[in-house]
Amino acid sequence: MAQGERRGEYVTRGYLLVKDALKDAHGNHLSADAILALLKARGERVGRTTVYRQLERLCGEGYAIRTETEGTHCYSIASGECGAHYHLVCTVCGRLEHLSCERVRELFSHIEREHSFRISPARTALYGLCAACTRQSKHKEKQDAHA
Amino acid sequence: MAQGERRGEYVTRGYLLVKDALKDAHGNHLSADAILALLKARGERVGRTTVYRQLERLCGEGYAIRTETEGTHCYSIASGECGAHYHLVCTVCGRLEHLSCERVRELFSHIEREHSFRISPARTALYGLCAACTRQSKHKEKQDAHA
DNA sequence: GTGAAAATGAAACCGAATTTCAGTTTGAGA
DNA sequence: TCTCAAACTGAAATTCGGTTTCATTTTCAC
Repeated sequence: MAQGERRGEYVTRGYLLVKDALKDAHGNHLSADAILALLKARGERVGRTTVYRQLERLCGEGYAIRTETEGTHCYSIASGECGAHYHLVCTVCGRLEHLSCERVRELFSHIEREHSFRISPARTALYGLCAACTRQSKHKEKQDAHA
Repeated sequence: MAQGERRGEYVTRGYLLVKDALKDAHGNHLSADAILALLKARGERVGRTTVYRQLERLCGEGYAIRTETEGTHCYSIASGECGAHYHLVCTVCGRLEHLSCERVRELFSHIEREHSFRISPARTALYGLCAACTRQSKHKEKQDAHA
């Protein structure tokens, strides 16, 4: 694959495999390696490279969406409703939550207008403490106070 | 260093070295390896492990702040004014910008109140297109339209 | 069919970060 | 001040997500 490449022209086994895996996940976020593992578990003969390349292609086609996560990227199908949600990642338990909130949209367009920076919601995850882990850390604080 | 470790008890050379490097950066964001390189350039004898460990320790002590960046983490001193700014990372040129905007604060506290998720501004970077790269991509669009 | 362009995948590689572990430093207590 | 266990160090090996390389296979326009 030299410089002036023109990829994504053939409909191949790898392409369909990755596309289907993503479709089957119904909007859930999967890492590239998770998809690879899933396909291998199904007995498919695919390589790591192919999965990465087809994910990249599907993102380019607008079929998939890539999200930054702690350390990795995650991919999900770009279903219509997905445009309207944001991602919360808990820094303690690592869980990824979806957030649908008009005010996030508003803030992002404010930042675009007033601060000249166009935020990409798909690539932006908000990190912090989820409800469960907040409860747990408060609980622990109390215990520590006792000790 | 077994399970029940109790780190961060000794004031050591490594500790002071990393702390000073961070202080000298005056709020600029440095990657762990940048700090390592900086110290080695100064002729200090330090290992990668120590730098990583002391950065972790300094974050725990509240002296340093860790920010997610594309692919890496960056560390900066947790000076008072730093609490009030947010991070914008351009997905094209990779540059990190600071954003001081009361409305971000408001949104984050809204999310905490109404969606039970406490966002950590220090660990959250907003990804998207900076002003310069937006201009450039528009320019390119025009060129492509011509071709 | 045929053949050039595109896709594949095993393996090697990369950079960031973590783990391991033998040796060194630290500092509380004798 | 000396002692010694706990803490720290750092070189090296390892892990992990991801990319590159390249000989081979697949695709599809002709």
